[in-house]
Amino acid sequence: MQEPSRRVPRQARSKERALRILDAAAHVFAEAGLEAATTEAIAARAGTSIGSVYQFFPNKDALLGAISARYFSRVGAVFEGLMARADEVPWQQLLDEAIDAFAAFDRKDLDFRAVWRNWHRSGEFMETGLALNREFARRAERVLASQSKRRVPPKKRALVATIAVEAISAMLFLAAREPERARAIVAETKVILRLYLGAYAR
Amino acid sequence: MQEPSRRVPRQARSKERALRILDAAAHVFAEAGLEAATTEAIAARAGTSIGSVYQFFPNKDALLGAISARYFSRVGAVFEGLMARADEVPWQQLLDEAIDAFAAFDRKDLDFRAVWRNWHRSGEFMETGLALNREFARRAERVLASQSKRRVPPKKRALVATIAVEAISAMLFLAAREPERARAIVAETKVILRLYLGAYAR
DNA sequence: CGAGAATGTGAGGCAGTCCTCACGTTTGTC
DNA sequence: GACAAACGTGAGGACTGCCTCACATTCTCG
Repeated sequence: MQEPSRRVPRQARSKERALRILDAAAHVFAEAGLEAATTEAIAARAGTSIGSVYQFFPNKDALLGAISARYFSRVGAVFEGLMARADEVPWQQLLDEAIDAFAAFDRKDLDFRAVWRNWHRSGEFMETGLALNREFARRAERVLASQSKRRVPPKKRALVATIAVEAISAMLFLAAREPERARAIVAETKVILRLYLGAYAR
Repeated sequence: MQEPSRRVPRQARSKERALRILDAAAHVFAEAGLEAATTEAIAARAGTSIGSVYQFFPNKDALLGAISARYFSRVGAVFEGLMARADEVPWQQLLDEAIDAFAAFDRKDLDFRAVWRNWHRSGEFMETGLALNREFARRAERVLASQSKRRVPPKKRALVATIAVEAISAMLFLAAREPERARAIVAETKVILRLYLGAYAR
């Protein structure tokens, strides 16, 4: 899995091209899936040649790797923004805001589909995705701990946080699959999670 | 997608072989994913030759198709069994039994992983999977309607049933991914769904 | 403006997979 | 036991897709 080193773009034109390739790759991966997507199709969509693709990315996996890194860092930023106010805001509101934020993000972000369609592919890549969800769960757990009046054993708390994160994840995925009902699904996601977390956080 | 006709096995030996091939395919698909799985690997695992594989199945997709058909019919049977008592049993108990039944089923069934790892692949195949979940939702909706004392508009009822089915699905998937916590996850799945459905069914 | 560095190109080598088919083996029947 | 039908086999044809590399183009800077 170690990547042969590639040229790092110096001129602006080059950087732009690398970005166009990444965007094209996200498009094609999202539409076709990792294996069905061909590097030629990616190059064509980016309006360039395969040669250029391989100037910046050592192989096909690296493309998905770069896309997922970009997606994860964006998602992470959104999460950071929410967590900054974790101590001032009641958890119910924080939950609502988190769900809305991620829903809006996923609706707009092209990388999202590319990642979620392929994240169970290569082992290393999947690990990254799972690690992100675990990180989310850890943060959520902390909020839960600080805002719940009832004593919940740590192991249980970790489990509850994991369930919550995975449930949100699954619901947002469902919303992406059913655009007509997306709004209603997001609303119900808030309902189900308030009820669930309410049982532990109250 | 129309399949060239293949020989239908007449001798017992032949039927057995076809089954062995199907089991081997489930194994390999589950481990490697549809594209990464090679027909040669499937033949090898079945202890036979590629030629034999193509005697019974016109192509690779047909293998996954046959596996998914088998899985869906098995799952459907489990669901039928539960639904037979839908009018005599309170929904809470029915829910618990359903979750337990599917959890046990998925833990044991080899086809399960093959299907759930690949079900978003080909369009036609994915449609089958989604249709099954929709069917589940429709049944669940009926139970909800007959056992809830509160009036819930039909559209909302359909949404709630969908959310419930998808949530269970996602949680069982999570349980499959984290075997050490599987038992606890299943227990929490019951909790979260009782709370959610309780808000509409009471 | 000109030399050299950086960048862009795409035909084709190479590796790998799907599936066929001509031939060998086993089973059933009289 | 002998013949036909069913079945099993695996080398190889046909194809596809990843990635390289020798050459063309554009940019930078004195």
